Amino acid sequence: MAEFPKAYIPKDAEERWYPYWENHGYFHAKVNAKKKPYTIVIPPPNITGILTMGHVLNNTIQDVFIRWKRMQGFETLWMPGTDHAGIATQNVVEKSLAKEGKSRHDLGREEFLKRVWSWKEQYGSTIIRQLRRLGTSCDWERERFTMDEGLSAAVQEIFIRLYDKGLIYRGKYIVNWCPKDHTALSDDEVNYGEQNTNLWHIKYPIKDTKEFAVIATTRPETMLGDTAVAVHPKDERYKHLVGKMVLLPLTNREIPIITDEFVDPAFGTGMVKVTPAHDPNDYWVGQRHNASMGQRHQMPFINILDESARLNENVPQKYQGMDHLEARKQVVKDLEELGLMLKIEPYVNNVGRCYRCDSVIQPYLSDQWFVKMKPLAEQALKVVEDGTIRFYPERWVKTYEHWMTNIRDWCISRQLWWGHRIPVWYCEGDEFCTLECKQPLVSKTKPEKCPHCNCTELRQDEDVLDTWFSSWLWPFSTLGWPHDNPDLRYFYPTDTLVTGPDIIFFWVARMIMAGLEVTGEIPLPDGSQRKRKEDLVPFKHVYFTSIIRDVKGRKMSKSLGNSPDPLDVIAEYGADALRFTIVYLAPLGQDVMYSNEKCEMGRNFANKIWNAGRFLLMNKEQLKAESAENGGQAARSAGKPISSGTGTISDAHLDLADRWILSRLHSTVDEFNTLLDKFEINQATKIIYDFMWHDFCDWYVEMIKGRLYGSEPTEVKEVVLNRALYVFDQALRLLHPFMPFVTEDLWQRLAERAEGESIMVSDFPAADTKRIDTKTELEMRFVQNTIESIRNVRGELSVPPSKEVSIIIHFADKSKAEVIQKYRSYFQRLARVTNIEQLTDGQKPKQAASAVVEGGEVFIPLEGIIDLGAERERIEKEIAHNQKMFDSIQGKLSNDSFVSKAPQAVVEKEREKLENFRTSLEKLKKNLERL
RNA sequence: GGACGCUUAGCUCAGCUGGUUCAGAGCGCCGCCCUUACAAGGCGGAGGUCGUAGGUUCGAUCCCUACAGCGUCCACCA
Repeated sequence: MAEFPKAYIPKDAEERWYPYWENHGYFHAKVNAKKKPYTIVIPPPNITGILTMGHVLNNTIQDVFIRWKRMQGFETLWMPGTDHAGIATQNVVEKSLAKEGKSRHDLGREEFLKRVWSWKEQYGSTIIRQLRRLGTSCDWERERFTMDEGLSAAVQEIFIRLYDKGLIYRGKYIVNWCPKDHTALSDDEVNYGEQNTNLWHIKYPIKDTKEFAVIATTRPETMLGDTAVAVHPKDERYKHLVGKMVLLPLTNREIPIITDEFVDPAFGTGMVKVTPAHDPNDYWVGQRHNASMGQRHQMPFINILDESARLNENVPQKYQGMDHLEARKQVVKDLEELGLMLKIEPYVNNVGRCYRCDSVIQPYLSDQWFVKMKPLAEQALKVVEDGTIRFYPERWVKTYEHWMTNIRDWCISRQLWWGHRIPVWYCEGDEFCTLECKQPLVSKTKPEKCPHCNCTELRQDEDVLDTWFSSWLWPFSTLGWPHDNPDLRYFYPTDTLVTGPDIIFFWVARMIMAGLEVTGEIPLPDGSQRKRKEDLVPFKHVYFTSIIRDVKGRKMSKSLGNSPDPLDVIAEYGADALRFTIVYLAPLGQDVMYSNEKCEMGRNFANKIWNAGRFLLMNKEQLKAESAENGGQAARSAGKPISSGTGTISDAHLDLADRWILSRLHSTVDEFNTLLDKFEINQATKIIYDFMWHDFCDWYVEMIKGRLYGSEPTEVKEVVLNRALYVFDQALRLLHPFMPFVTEDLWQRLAERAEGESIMVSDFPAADTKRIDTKTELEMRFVQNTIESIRNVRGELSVPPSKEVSIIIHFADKSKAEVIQKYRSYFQRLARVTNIEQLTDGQKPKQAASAVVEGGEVFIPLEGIIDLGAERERIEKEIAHNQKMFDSIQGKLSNDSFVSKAPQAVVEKEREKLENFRTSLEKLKKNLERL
């Protein structure tokens, strides 16, 4: 026999089979009109990323679906790739530049981008290499990158189309501005933290009255940009002031008192200064105000800061050029001198800081590009609500709905260098230009001249697009969109998206919008037009994975350093163990507390399977040798490889154990497929685990040992063994999507395999419901229970395994006694019972331990060894338990309303149970007495 | 502040749309075993009034309400 160590060595299988699969092209998908496609696109990991436990879970789940469907005969495409991750990547490169004492500005844009690209070439596929170690069956030949040529073309294409449709526009927007880096930050790039500061209460004189409007602020200097004072519309205290003008101190401006719902009357004085250019709330107040007021009452947005947060020309001369903190001191001082500072109280507030340089970010009004989301969101909302796209777990639909109905426009420009440059050009004007031409020109390439004024001095927009602006096209841009091609027609839409719920808005929602927006133009494989919603949506099912936490319940993150390196885990436990364990631990929609030791479960399981295979193959060798001695036919049948198709097996010499294991196999297969269809994938791991370990190893294998080691003819043994091999083969296939390596390794050993054969392209088991046999399962259950009862007696009375016993059985139902007699060999092997006698009515065994089982009793004469005290204790325990059940059922049955209102069948069942407990109790009590 | 989720054995968690696989698994623990696949194993055992208080129902771990604790997301902190 080939080398077959006692313990499974994951590394050997992993290094052997991954290249084998890849070299045979099993990961590669091709258009195949005879098969149905099944597609998953990977959520592209950042090129800066390294593999985390989150990735392990996410990609294992995808691989499970992909391998399952592939074996079921689908043409299966798992599209891999990576994301350019604008800011993250730019950061990494900037940091390495900083070590050389340089900034990106020292290099200039072009040179800097060269550096980023070369960084990407060198390190950008780290995570992809790591992913392969997990055993993922991605179609690597198709690997894409969000900034490769095709995807960049797709980005430009959609930008231009949406611009032409009026869905992309340029506008002013409050952004999180880092005054040091001179860039806008997205909300998730801002770190919030508490800071001790003051709350300054300032009095604004109200024109034509003696009153003051008292406002409180944490940033007094921004008052120079105030354009209103706001109160809540229902605030009775200030009703009489609404519409009046306030004299803004330190400036010569008059600003109105207006109303807005957002003001909290309970905070401070209930009056708030409005600085629309320097506060997000105030920005929206200003927007709302201007939208509801006529032209004459438009509120200006006065920007008082420059890019470095210094005060600009829109403030009185004396403050110009000051840093905003310096200006704050000055403003406070000046107000105090004017007697307008009512009070200053200490205050703790949250300030946002740049996640890179930790500078306090400034809300800042700037020119940005936007996508108008409302029109896109409408359809995207509908397809989720009507079930064209289903979420698992479903509850995320609510979150999705909430966001989609309150959606704001998407700011897509980023002040970065690394990313897709915005395909917009501005006319700079030249010495001959007479027009004030500022029209943006949207074009994939630099236009020769401005169509409005004919100037040739054109400058491209400096900004790049948000990283998500390429991600939202991922399900079809990776297939070649906007160019029509057979792959796109065939593999789009994809089937399942597996991702985290944290990016439901950033990514999932936007992919749905983009898919609905553009994929109608892709013909179906037969050339007809794509019209139905289900052909336009980018995926049909979205599986939201669990969040992986550490043992303290903290989210695993790079910054906490609490995420184990999956490669270390793979080295220690094996890829299969990691895959199986993490999926086993992750029920749909629940978080997972993960620690490495938990992988022992997966490792032990892999080892268990390994040894089951080892057992079968050792016997196969043994039988081969045996039949070689005998010569003749037996040799041929034993040497015959078991079927590698769905297979049929001999029904000769079918025993209880055989019928039972086949029944269990088929119901497991049936349940397995149902569970995966419902995305209850951790349930699926549980049933395959139980089948393999408990049904197959603990019972079935133990039960066939009697026949394999017994005196039966070699050919009978061969039939028995071949059947066991068949069941094992089927179980390996079931398990293969979860544990690809150990299952492949064993499957290859089970029979002579031709070059290129693989479990990963073998047929997935199909449930044959005719094999599911409840009668057999009941009979087996009776045998198992009886064996367990005997074991229980032996265990409780500390009868060592080496000690064989005889039993005396007593059954009212003769057929039960017959079953035990018939399968005495099982009792011999599994309960160490040598002799079985029947007790005739009226007889009483002496000095025997006893067990009450379904329909009768089993006595174990233990003269000499029996510890009466222990046995009495054991029976008393049994009695107590039975009595408890008996009482509770009797209570139920003596309740009239239960008997009259509960369904008849339920009542009947309870009565039956009551009788069973009654007879058990009688027997137990009698046996106790006898002692 | 809004939305959602969680609370079951010492630990980590299952339990799919109310009544036999309803009280489960793995780890840990206790006892007996190196029985010729596996000590990464086998057999047996102990451990829980299923967060608290009400309600619906003949019947609640499961459905409803409130509360407590934990957590996630969103908004906000003038």
